[in-house]
Amino acid sequence: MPKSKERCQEIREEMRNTILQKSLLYFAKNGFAGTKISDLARNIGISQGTIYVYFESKEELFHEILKIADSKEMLTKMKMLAAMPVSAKKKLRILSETIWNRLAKEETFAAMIALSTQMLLGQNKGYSSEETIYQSKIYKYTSDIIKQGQKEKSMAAGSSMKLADYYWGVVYLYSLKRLFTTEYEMISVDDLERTVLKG
Amino acid sequence: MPKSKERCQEIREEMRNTILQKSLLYFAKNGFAGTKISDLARNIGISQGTIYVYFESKEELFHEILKIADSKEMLTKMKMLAAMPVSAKKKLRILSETIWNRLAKEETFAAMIALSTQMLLGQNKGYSSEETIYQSKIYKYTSDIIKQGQKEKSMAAGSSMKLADYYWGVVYLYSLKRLFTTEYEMISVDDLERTVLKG
Amino acid sequence: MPKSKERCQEIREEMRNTILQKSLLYFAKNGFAGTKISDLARNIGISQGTIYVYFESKEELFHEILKIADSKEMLTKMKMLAAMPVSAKKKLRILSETIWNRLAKEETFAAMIALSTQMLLGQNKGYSSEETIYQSKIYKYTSDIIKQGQKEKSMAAGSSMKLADYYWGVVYLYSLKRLFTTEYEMISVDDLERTVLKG
Amino acid sequence: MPKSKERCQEIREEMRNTILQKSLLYFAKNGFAGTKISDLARNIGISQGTIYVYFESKEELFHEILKIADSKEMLTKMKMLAAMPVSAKKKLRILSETIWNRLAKEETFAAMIALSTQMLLGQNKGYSSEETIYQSKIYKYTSDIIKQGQKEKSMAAGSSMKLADYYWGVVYLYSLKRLFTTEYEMISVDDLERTVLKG
DNA sequence: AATGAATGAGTGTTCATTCAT
DNA sequence: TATGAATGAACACTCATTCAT
Repeated sequence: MPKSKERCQEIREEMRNTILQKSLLYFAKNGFAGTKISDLARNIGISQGTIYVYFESKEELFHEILKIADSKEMLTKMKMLAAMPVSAKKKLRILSETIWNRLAKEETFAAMIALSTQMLLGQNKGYSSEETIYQSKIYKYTSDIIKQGQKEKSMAAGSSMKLADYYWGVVYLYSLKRLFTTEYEMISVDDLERTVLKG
Repeated sequence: MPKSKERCQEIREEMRNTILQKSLLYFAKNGFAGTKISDLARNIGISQGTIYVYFESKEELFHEILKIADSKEMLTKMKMLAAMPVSAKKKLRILSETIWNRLAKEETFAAMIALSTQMLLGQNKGYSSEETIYQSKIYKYTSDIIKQGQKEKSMAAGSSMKLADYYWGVVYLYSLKRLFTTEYEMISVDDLERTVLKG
Repeated sequence: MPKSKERCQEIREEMRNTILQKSLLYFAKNGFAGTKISDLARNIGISQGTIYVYFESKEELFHEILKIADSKEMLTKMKMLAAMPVSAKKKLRILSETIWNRLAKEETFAAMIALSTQMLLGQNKGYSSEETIYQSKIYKYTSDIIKQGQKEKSMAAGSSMKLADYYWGVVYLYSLKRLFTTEYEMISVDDLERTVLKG
Repeated sequence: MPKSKERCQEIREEMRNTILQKSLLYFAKNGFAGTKISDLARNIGISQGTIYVYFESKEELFHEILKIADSKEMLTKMKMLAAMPVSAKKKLRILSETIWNRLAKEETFAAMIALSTQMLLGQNKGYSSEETIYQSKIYKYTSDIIKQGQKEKSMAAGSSMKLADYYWGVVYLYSLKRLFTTEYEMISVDDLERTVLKG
């Protein structure tokens, strides 16, 4: 007798997510070219074949991971944050604390930041993504907050887009630290905010 | 032909340097795993075989590149700078301007920063380098300057090593920008200094 | 439930036959190497696992199919036909009409001819069959009929075995047409007989 | 110093042809699915990698082989033959003798016939060839000769296209014999002609 | 008995490296 | 010395087979 259809679906969904989560970390740490399917499978604790049950190719797997990394969730939060009726300084504090908390708790978050920033930069080439849209929209909302801050005289002068880019660059930096170094004196929220705040 | 021998040596040296320079950029942009000897050779404009005339293996070539990237020259300058009888703020300005100028002018410098920071982080794995010593010494001298600055009340409080790391992280960030994006609104010296300066 | 056991057996037998019939066609069309168990299962409308409930391996399944293809039934008919007290021309007509009728009606017959001829030839290698005995015995009886025909001056001169081989070759040819082309102007009994009949 | 450009080109051309010739035979004997690149390479006497120096993939190699098999050369000859101012019977004799001679001498010719007929039939699926054009044009010219023969009362009645198809079917049959059986009583030109000639 | 997810040996393909020229 | 064709070990991917349900 066949397994129940629902249970099957469930199992598939679970395995697919396991592969995605673990691969996200693995790709973030090793890059696309540096990731061997054999190593990845061993790392996940499954056989190579299983990966191909769920994904067409290494490239498709990577692509699906990027979709997760470039999460709409973050974008939605940013949109709401930018629209809140509070001071830019307050917004920046909320954003920075959120990031700081997630970076501290979730390695996965660090991996997402690392991967999507690398894609935005153009590292990890050869994989026609053209889809790092959310990330750059996030920059846009950050730039909006900075503009508000500049009007309120709380933030550093200069191109708000450049400053937003700078801010997220620092986030990227600490994501790398989180991923690659075992013991690390964690950046403080103050350090992060100093990138854009006026002295 | 008494002259030919020297001339020969000279030509060898030239070719070796060409390969090193071009490879530095290529590896910095594509990573170790992402760099194929065939692509690299085409990029340099020579045949694959020629690379093996000058270097034993892809790994040795990479190793030689790291030696350049982790240059003693920078270290010496830093040592001198740290020992100069001027204020920490002044030292920071000199350092930042030097970096800023080189980043603007030399793509090679950006590649050097990118590669050695990646090695320090632990990206580009699998290559028993254990030799990114100079780089971390540079961090040490930077940290010394920051300590001085903290005494002089010009620099942000907190672990001076963490701040040094932060400062160079931002330099790394802009090296990546320099390498990967064609048109980029360059970081200003002020932005760079803000990482460690008190408001 | 005294009846269920027999019924069970019956159902098993039915499924086994379904698999055999469908696989016969599939293997005949795609060859052994060209047949994937996954495709075959989808084609039959069952799961891959089910095939392994009834057959030990792809190879065993193929073997069982060959047993069907190399049917004793045809052999028995040929034996009787060869021994009948009529003219060779008449025998040839009976044989040709039988073949013609079955080819027109049963795709399965075409598949059987195709597979056993391929095995006889040596296509579909790698399968230690050594059992295409019936088929070659059929050739023998055909050759006997041709010999009789040569005595009766109704059939073409030359090696009777070669002519028998030729005759069945043409049958093979039209089996292929039957299997692979959708609309086909069917060979006539006359065409088929012309291979061995005197002008 | 580099190899001379011309010599290089020459070597490449030679190797490419060797691979094509040997692969033609190998694919004809084993089919597309039944051919492993590893076996093929061993059979040719080169490494697997070398095949990929000359061809993008197994599929492309197969495609190139089909181009050879579906040779324009044969087509041209057929066109000329069909247009000759002689009797259809004479034309058929010339054609049959040419085929008979080539089949006897060149295994390669047998392989070409075998492969292109299989492609025309639809065996060796999955390889979107859509290019067995020449072959079917050859059938057309043969059918023209048969039509002429029917007018001259030398050839069997019925659809000339069907008879042409039949004629080439027999050629295919003997190509298979040539490829797969070591000792074979070769078909005679008479046997071949009997497919279409009136008694 | 039937299923289909999981497996790993086997196959196709790539790429660092060698070597005859 | 420089070349690029040839190599084979390593990698991506497939598919016959197994097994828990």
